[in-house]
Amino acid sequence: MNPTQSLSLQLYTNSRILIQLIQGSLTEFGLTYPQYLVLAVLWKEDGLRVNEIGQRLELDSGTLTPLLKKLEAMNFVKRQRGEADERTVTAELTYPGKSLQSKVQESLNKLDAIIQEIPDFSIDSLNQTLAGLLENLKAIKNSDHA
Amino acid sequence: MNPTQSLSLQLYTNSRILIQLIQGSLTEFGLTYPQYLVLAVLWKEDGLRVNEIGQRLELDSGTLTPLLKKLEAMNFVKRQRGEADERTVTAELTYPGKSLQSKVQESLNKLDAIIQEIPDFSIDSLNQTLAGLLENLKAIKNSDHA
DNA sequence: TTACACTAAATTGTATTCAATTAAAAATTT
DNA sequence: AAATTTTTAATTGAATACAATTTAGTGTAA
Repeated sequence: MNPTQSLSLQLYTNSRILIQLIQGSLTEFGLTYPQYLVLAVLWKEDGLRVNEIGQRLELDSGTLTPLLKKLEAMNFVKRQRGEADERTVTAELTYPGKSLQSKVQESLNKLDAIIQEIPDFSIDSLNQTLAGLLENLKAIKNSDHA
Repeated sequence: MNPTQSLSLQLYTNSRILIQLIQGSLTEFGLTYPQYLVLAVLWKEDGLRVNEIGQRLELDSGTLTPLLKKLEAMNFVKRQRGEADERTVTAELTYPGKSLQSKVQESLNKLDAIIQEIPDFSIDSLNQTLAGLLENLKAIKNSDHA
């Protein structure tokens, strides 16, 4: 079990358990975690193309297309074919989709307060480390194709 | 976007990208990442019950039962009903399953060498941080049920 | 001992992930 | 302009995750 194997298991398990905790806050809104992530991207920057959402979350159309159709069926998002470039599809928040933000945020802030109480643990420091790691992993992934 | 929201996205994304890199080493053996994880648990301690594998990976029978059946179909594992307690099922490595370890390990060590080259990054330190975080997250998850 | 609770695995149904392929539109090259 | 390449989503198929339920076996208490 080399350090990379340990790291992958730690990331995988921490990710799943934390998402389970977050899911507890999302269920009341009928959202799954990936659905929430897409909404969070749009709350920050609305009207993005499928492509652009994918870049921000490292997800492809195989995941995003059905997910966006689901969000559209739930009336949180409207999908629209690009006028200039008909290959593209943009996702725009509906009014209910926009309204959701403050409610979801309030619920997630309660969980954050609990996580912040973990002793001897700097969540900001960990976030910085992980942001740096991600850039390196993406670089390795792309260089592998050579 | 509070620190916990950032953390979940970082864990989720880093986890997926690192697993994609590892998958590149596993495909030649016909293994998926969760299948490899179960084998890795058994390489360390053979003959565990479904339950016990689940504790080590934080996975339940809904995930493990079909996965173990797949590993059995690939002849890497043999599942056996407990004699004393017929509710239990134990997973034992077959000879091909055991033989796989050194080959998979060799391939994963190559990836580890690349990851180790990332500058200004202590993978061991990160692993320790994540191990500690996981224990805290599990405690929060279990206390939530109160 | 018989009813009741508990435990372990399996099953069911929904929702991702992701590699690989397809289809259509746009950009580029010849 | 016609052919080729590239780009963008969508589709397809296999394999998880996981909550919720079911089934069967075990333990316990009246």
